[in-house]
Amino acid sequence: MTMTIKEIASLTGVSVATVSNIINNKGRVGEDTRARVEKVIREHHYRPNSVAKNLKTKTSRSIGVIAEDMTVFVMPEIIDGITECCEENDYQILLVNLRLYKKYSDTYYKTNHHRERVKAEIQKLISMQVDGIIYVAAHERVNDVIPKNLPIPVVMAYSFSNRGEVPSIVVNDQGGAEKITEYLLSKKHEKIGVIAGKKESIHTLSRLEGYQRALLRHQIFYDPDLVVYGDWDRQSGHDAMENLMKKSPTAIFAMNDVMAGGVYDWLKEHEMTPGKDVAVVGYDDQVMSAYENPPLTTVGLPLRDIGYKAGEEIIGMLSSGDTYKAESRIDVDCRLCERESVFDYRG
Amino acid sequence: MTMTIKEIASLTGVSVATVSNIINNKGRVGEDTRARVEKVIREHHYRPNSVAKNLKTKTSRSIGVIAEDMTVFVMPEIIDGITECCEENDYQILLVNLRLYKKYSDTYYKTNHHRERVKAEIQKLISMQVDGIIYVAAHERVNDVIPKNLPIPVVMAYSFSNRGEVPSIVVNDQGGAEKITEYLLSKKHEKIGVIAGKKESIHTLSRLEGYQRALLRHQIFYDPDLVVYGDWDRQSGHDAMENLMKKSPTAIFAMNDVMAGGVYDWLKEHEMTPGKDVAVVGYDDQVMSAYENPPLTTVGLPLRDIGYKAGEEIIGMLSSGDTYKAESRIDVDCRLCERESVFDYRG
DNA sequence: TTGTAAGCGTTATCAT
DNA sequence: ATGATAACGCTTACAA
Repeated sequence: MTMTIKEIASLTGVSVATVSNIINNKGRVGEDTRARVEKVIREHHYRPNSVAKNLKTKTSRSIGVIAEDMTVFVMPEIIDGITECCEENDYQILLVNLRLYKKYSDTYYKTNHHRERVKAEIQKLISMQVDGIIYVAAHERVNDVIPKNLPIPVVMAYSFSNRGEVPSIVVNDQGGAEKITEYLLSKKHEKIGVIAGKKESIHTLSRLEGYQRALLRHQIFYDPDLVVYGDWDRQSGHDAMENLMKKSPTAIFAMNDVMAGGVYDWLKEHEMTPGKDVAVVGYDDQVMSAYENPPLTTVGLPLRDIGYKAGEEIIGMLSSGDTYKAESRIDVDCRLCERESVFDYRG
Repeated sequence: MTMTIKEIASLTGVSVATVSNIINNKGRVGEDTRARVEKVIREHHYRPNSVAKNLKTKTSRSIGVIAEDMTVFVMPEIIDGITECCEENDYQILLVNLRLYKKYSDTYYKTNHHRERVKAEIQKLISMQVDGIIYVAAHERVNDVIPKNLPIPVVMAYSFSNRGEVPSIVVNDQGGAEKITEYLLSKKHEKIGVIAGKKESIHTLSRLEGYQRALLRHQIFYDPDLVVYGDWDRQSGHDAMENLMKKSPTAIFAMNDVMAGGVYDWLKEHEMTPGKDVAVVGYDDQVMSAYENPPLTTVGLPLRDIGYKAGEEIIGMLSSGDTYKAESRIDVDCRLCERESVFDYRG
């Protein structure tokens, strides 16, 4: 069907070794033969069979990407980042889509069934000779699905691995919250109500810390009554406002865009306009936040950067072998998405 | 590092041929030896090296997926569908993300640069021994990037290939428009204004046809003044209303959800409430449509089905070789997403 | 500078 | 029922 190196060799009257050397610019080759061989290669559109090459070299320049669920909003950007990095370094991607949300609803990470599945997929990838694996989680959490003692490096994106040899690439959530609080502060808002996420969430915790740090830096007293907990839903954002507004904050920091939408709802119901009577900011930079009225100022998750960094990390581990000292955890900074839901407060 | 078939063979005192036979249930093998060998395989967690296997069998049970841009909203679902089908049939996926939007803005498909790129990527995939290729476009159009005379089958998802040997899996756009118009008709709306997309768009054309067919079936006169062209933007949906409302339609069919958002805007500006004073429906089922107020009734693109069908098609071509007669074009039906923006009209 | 040949881990053919 | 052995297409000592 397609050509082999042997055919090229006989076509040009040289040995396969020479052809191989020419293809990979190795060894000493005469200018004339090189030219002759390259010409034939070009004319016949010859491409080395990489399967044979991989078998011989025991490397595939490919990395396995295991995505917990393709359809969760964080995935495309993360994978885009991974592919960008891999493209730059000439690595291929073998994609595995676990489809966890579809299969086990959203409690999958509590079941054991899926651990077995991950283990099996990793084995399969290893048998395909991938050089390394990136596991991409659908949401941040402590994630211990990666089996121990794997013969190839693994990095975890968007979750915390609980082991040092598996580096974690995660969002600098505290930094993000600090950044947006700083922003509010810079607009002279000092009484900032916060609608937090679920109490047990890792995000809620770090974002709260970030909020507090910003206040601290500006020597503003932290008032616990100014924070109300929601459950990430729009409705809960709406409902939280009832209590929150009793303290008459001039700005609201909702810990995700969806709840910020609920804040908009409440405000409009009460004849107030967001970004004018009360400043409101969200978190995540979900698509709809740009379509809200007014467009929501929020903090953008560094999704693509996480993917890119994950790629860098694994390729780093690969290219320098043991000498490469992987960070066990990398926090990637968020960016501020300034839109129109915040005004300058003049007390 | 990891085990080979040879080691298993010597460990059990049989030949590699027998081990291979056992692994693939081929040939005659004694019950006892089989048991013995399988035990050793299990104990040592042996997994055959698939690179070696692929080299030998000249097949990889993997298909290359070339995505024009991972971050376009249609991609995740389409790829999810592909992966689902591939998983069921035990195929692996090699993902290539062209990142076309990122690289060449949104006019990439007019340049030639990207055709070369596609060609190169296809060659690379072929050299990796993929059995087939699915090309996933970021938006529907006539797409002729696939080179001729490829040694493996290709299918095009979400675009029309211009050649018979490359089957196209596309949205049944006409059917979708017909379906939603039928729905409006069933709610007794007969004067249905439409905000079309750009005039030259393939979507605009087919959706208009669907609209007309539904009217025809109900013997309702098609009034060209009832259709105004927008450019898919929210603003254009808003602006179109100015003229459209002069004809006092009881329902508006916007050809995408974004423009339907513009319709909402216009209505609210004029103290009318969508779904109460005027029915409005969109198209695409973008995420935000569920968050509009009231939630927008729209037609859902069969994205995941397109991916799944593309998988089926390529696997069909693969498994039955030449005997498989591929359809050159498959139209996948949309589904109606009934929400709250339509009311029963009582003239 | 170029060629010979071994070997990567499988499968498959043909003996035994 | 099992075993030798030749491929698959490449890279890489080592020899010439």
